[in-house]
Amino acid sequence: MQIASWNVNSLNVRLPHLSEWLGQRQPDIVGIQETKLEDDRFPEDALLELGYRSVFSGQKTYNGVALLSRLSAQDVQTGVPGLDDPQRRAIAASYVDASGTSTRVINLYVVNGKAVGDEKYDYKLRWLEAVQAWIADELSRHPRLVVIGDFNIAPDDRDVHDPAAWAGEILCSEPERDALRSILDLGLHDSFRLHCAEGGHFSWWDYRAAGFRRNLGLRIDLVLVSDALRGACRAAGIDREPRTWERPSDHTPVWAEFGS
DNA sequence: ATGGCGTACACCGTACGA
Repeated sequence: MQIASWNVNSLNVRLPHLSEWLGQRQPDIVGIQETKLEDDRFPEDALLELGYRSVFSGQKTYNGVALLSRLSAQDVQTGVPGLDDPQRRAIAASYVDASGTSTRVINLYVVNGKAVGDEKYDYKLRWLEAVQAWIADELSRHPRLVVIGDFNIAPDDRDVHDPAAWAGEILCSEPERDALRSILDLGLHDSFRLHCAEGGHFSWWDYRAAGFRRNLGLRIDLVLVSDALRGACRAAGIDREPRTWERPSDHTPVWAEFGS
């Protein structure tokens, strides 16, 4: 089983890329972020033709998340419980395989935060606190939990092309990293780091200043797995190829593979 | 160099992203 995450930066623009990549990678479950589509415009039929069912929570222009899967989604939750938030940034669902094993997946589009000290930064930290409480609750009910998404936090300096330049900046500041660490401390593991310890592997590059060509990137898109799934995680990776395609998203897909 | 590029909505510019 493969579970993946991709910030597509407009599903309307990126549907051809998503279709191409789904055919190549053939993931079982995919969380996508920044769909930027109201629900009545979600391309449900086009994805069904590719073999994927969808659940989604979107809005015009900004944000928007969805889960695509070969199996049907159960117990779908949209939004962060207890958080009164018009921004569509969270969706969760359960998937039960042929043997009756259930896996819970939470897909997040974490707040960017704009700049340390900005009011959006405060919203980011408050949002992460609510998400942490939600994940704790989900973990207590679903030991097989995977939390995926655009976290908008580089976990440590290995995940930053120029740690000195980014030190203390948005996406790298200590309060953000502390918030991510608190979530991991609930009993989750960064699947990429279960298989690769070296730095220099990124999932996002700025459109500006030839960021991709110069590999000026960050690793901010993550697949987190619970203790119960850690031993089953056979591989994890980042698909750089879609970033080379014409008119790409600024993020690439990330994925983790699980054995039975 | 508070730029640069891309998307959306709408207006011929502004908001936002990371």
